[in-house]
Amino acid sequence: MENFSEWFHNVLEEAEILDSRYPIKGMSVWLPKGFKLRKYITEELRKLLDEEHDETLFPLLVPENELAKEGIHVKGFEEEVYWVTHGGSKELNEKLAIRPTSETAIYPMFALWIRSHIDLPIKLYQVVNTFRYETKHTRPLIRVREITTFAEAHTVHVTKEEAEEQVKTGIKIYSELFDKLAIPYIVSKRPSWDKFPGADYTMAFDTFFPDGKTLQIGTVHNLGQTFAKTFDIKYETTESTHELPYQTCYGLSDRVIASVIATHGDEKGLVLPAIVAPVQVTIIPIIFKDGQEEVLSKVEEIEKLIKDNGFRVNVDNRDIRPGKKFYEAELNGTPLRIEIGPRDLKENKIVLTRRDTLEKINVSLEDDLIDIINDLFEDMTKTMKNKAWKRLNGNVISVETLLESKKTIENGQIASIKWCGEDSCGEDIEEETGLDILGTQEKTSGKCIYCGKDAKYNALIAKTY
RNA sequence: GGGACCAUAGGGUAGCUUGGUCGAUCCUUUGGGCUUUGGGAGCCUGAGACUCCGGUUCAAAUCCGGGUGGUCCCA
Repeated sequence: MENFSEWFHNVLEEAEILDSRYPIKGMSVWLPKGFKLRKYITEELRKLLDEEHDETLFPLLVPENELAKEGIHVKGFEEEVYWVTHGGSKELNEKLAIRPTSETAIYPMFALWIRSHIDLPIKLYQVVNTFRYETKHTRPLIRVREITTFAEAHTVHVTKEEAEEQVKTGIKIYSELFDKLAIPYIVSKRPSWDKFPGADYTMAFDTFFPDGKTLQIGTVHNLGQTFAKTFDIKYETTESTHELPYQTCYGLSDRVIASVIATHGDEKGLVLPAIVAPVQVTIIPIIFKDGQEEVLSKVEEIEKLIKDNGFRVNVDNRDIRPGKKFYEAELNGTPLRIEIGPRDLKENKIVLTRRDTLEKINVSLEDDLIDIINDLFEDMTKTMKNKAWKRLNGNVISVETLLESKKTIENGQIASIKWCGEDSCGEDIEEETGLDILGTQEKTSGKCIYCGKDAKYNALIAKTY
C-alpha cells in the first residue's frame, strides 16, 4: 500500500462503503454495505454505553444566544458553524445554529432538569449528525462537513472526584470498544492549547495510520464547572445551599469507522473484525451441470446451521464465475468464506478461507462447524489486533533531540520525547518542527528536549491528520 | 491563512501544446442472448462522457474569466 490516500479512497468506493460524489463538499452517502458496518460498530458502542448511560436525542438546531453563551467554547467553533437564517423567504428573528457539537443544546436543558443533588449524577448520550464548515481539504470519514455518526456522552456530577472518575470510565469504555475492533491506540493528555474549547483538560485517543500519520479517534473531556457556570446549572445540597456541579463529555465519530478500515485493510480490500462485518460468512457453491442438486442441498443445510447459530451468513448464488465471487468477498472484508463443490462432497469436507491470512482450511463434515467458526473468529480478531498493535508500538520511538524527532517523523513514525510541560515551550516545539504534540503521558524525569528544564512528562510528537 | 495542479461515460484514461480530422480513444462497467462455472469467462448485439456559467471565434473538449468540486505542498 504505497499510497494510502489513494487506497483509502478506492476501497471506500469499491467496497461500497460510501459514495463521496454527493454534490456538497465533505458530505457523503452511506451505501448499504457501509451503513451496515456503521450500524454494527455503533451497536457495539451502544452496548458499552448502555451499561451506565441513557440514550437521548436532542434537536439539531441551537438558538444563537445559547451557542454564544460560553465564550471560549464558541470561539473554538464559530468559524465552523452553519446557520439557519430563513424560514422559507422570511428571515428568522433569531439565527439558528446547526450543532457543531451539542453542549449548547444539552446544557440549557440540564439547567432545567437539575434541581437537587438527588438528580445527580446524570449520564446520557446521543448518536447524531453534526455539521462543521471545514475549510481544509475534506476527506471521507476523516475530515467531513457532516459528521454522520457523532456519539457524544454528557455527564454531570456532584463532586470533582466523581467527574475525574467519569473521565477514567470514558477512557475505559472507549478502550474496550477499540479492543473489540482490534484498533490500536495511544491515550494522552492533550496540551492545553489543543484541548476542547471550554474544557479543563482533554484526554485523547489517537491511532496510527498506514501513512505514518496519527488520527484522533476519540476524546474525553473534563469540563470542570465552566459550562455549569455559563448555563447556570445548579443543584441544592443537603444543607440547602446551591452549588455548581462538575461535568464531563466524551465523543467518538466516523473516524472510528475510518480506523477499522484503514487499520486492517490490505491490497485486496477490506479486512473486518467479525463482530462488525456486515456479512460474517459467505458460502460459495461451486456448481457444475452434474451434481448440482447435491451441492445446493448441502449449501442450504450449512447456511441454515450457521444462521441458526446467530451468524450473518450469505449464499452467493449469482450466475458468475466463482473466482469473481472470491475477489468480491475479499474486497468486502467478509471474514470467512466457505466453498462447497462436488469434489469436496466426494471427500466429505468443505473448504474455509479466513480473510485476514487468506489461509485455506479443510473441514470435515463430521466436525463441529460452529465451534470451528467461533474459534476462527476469535483467533482472527486476536491476530489482527496483535498485528496492528505491533505496528503501532514498533513505530513509537524514544528520541533525545529535536533533530532526531524530526527524522523519526519524516520516517513515518511517532517520536516520544521528554518535555517540561510548559505551554510556551511546547508551542515553540510545534513552531520549530511543524509537527503536533499529541499529548503527554506518564510522568518522567530528566531534561526537557527543547528548553532543557526539568522534564515532567513523556510527550508524543507526530504528523497528524 | 498562502500557493500549485487538476476536472472527458458509473470508475480509470487518450485527445488539449498548434481551435476544424471528434459523429471523441482504449480499459473497465453495463442491458439482452447463447455457451459456461474449483481464483476476475467467451462470443454476438446494444447502452453510456467533454464539470457548470459567461466570454473570444465562422468554428471550442481544446483558448480566456469566474463558480463548484478534487488532489497536493507550505504556514
